[in-house]
Amino acid sequence: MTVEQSGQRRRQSTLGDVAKLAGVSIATASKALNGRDQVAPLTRAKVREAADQLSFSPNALARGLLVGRTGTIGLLTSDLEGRFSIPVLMGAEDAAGEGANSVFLCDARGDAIREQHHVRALLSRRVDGLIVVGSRTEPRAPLRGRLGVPVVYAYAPSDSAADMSVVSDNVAAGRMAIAHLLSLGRSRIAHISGDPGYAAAQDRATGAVAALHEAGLEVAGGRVLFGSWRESWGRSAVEALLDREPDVDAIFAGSDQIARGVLEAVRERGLSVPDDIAVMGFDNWEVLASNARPQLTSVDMQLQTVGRLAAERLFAAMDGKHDAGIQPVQCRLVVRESTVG
Amino acid sequence: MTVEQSGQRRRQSTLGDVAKLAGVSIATASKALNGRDQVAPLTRAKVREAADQLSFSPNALARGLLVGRTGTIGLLTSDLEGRFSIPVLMGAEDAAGEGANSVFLCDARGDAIREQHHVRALLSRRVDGLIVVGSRTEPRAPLRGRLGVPVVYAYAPSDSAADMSVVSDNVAAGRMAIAHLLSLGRSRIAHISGDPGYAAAQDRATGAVAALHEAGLEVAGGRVLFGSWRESWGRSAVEALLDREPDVDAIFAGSDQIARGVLEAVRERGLSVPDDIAVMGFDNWEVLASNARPQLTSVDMQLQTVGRLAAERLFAAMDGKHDAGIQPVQCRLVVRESTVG
DNA sequence: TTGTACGCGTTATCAC
DNA sequence: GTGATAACGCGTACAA
Repeated sequence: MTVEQSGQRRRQSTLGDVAKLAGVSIATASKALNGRDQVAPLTRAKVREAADQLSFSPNALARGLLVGRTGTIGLLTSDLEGRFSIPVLMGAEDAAGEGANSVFLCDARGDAIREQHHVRALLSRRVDGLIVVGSRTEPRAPLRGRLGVPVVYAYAPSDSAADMSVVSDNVAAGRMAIAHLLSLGRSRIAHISGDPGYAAAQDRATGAVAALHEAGLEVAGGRVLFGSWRESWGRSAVEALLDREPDVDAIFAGSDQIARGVLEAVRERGLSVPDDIAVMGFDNWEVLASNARPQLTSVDMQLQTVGRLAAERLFAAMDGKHDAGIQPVQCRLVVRESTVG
Repeated sequence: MTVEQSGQRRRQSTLGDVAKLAGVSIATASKALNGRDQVAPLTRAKVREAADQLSFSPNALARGLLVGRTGTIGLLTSDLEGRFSIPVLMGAEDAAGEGANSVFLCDARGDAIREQHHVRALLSRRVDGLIVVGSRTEPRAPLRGRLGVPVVYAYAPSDSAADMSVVSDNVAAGRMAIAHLLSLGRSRIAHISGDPGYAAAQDRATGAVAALHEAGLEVAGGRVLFGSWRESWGRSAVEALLDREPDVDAIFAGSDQIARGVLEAVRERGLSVPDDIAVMGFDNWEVLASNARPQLTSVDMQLQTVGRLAAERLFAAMDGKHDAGIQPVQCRLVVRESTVG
């Protein structure tokens, strides 16, 4: 069924239409709707009524062209599954929501060509600023070229000290995880993490090892066990670990996926979690953590906060307060059954 | 360190700047850059050079104001974790990428107020069209008010027959799953699904039961086992099922999460997957399906295709070809180890 | 208190 | 082949 668009395509009503209907000039209509105080209460009321009778919505293009601000910021992500981007987007929208700003997300899928394309598209639409979200936490090269608008890097920092970045503090998070396990009286603590080529894996390990050293302890098993981010690595790592070090009483996994593998292998060995071995993960990915048996204690990267702070810094920069440097965000411990019985 | 924005804030260069640098008029510069053929090759070259020397990017606001099209479509989602939205966004970007169109995503988080807010924001920025992505597959009420631009509903259809919708065909997917299991010689097939209040659960079950009937079979266990979408439901459902019907040789789970629970319970009972019982899931959620042991056969909802088709219909509608009705998208079977040893 | 006139940056239509 | 000029819809000095 092909239908001609009749009313649909009808031209949006303009300020001119409103003015005509209200019987005033365009200028007066503008003042009335924008809350300028040089307009009589009665006129204002008439204009307002005319406006919503026509369901008038001001043309942001025209306004942007005139005042040089569009009230729009772009969020450029590289995420393939939205696990990072959506929380960051939500945080940014929270920060923007107060005012008349909107946040629009584009996905570059980790492809430099696509990224350039989207940057151009966003800039030509005159966004007031850009938030760039990485897919990994490694520092990244800043956007190339004279952009003309401020940029904040989120999740993954820019490798230029002149840029603004907001990132989760993975080192502190590693410390926090160990501190939690120590506070439960555990002392033979292993750390099974993911691909050692990831800064996230290295950072969390650095924090964990430091916290252990400060408590006068070594990592159980003699070293951090790096591997991959998959569940299967969690399983095989635990098996090898417990063969060599059967008295381990806690395992800090570098991700919830790994932790799921760890839980399974520990259970299959006939050991109890958390009684024999406390297990914790990282990411606080609900679908993995709260469906685990037992439910998984994890570390939340507070990505919504990352997004909110990134947007706030961006707005500040748009007002001329460019404040360079990397801003760390504290992660949050989410305690569930796998560490406290 | 607070730095004054010096060069950053510098005004974007305009067509006027380019024209001046190239020593031609604004009109000529415009024609040269837009590939009009009423311009001498030499002049065109000069203008082009001037343009990228100034890294000129045409102001889409001004163009949009004039020609009444912004080359921008809005993707309004309600997703809290991006699992649906990001694939749909990617598909829509694929469709848009050919031309000069861009897709921007906003997240309403399933909140009607936020949705209205975002619709207004998008319309005031004069998007050429809207794609609305639901968080559940139930038909939803269409966007209210005279929008003035075409809308396509994706994943969840509009409940108005006059609207355009693109959705995954869950009924056919249910049939497809059963057909797969039948083709492997299984005949005592159970279906464990999620919350019966979800259309997705009902639709998949409808397809599954129909396919079984056509093969002269009944659902093992006598009825579809509805519960929740959690892993724990998969586990407990299997335990109850196998107590009553120990000869079940295949289980079709309504989601990958449920399937994970099923796999675990089956294994703990000492049965082998797929030798004793073939298991399959739904969603093809990589992190769950390919990390499972054994890797999980699943059904992919082809969300990227849904996004692409939605965008294509939207572009057609923008050209005046409004084609109402619900367009189903075939799901795809992804075979892994849990059904074929 | 209200209205007139200009300009934001672009494209399209006409003269030249 | 090239260049003035008129729109698009809005906000704001400035004049009335």
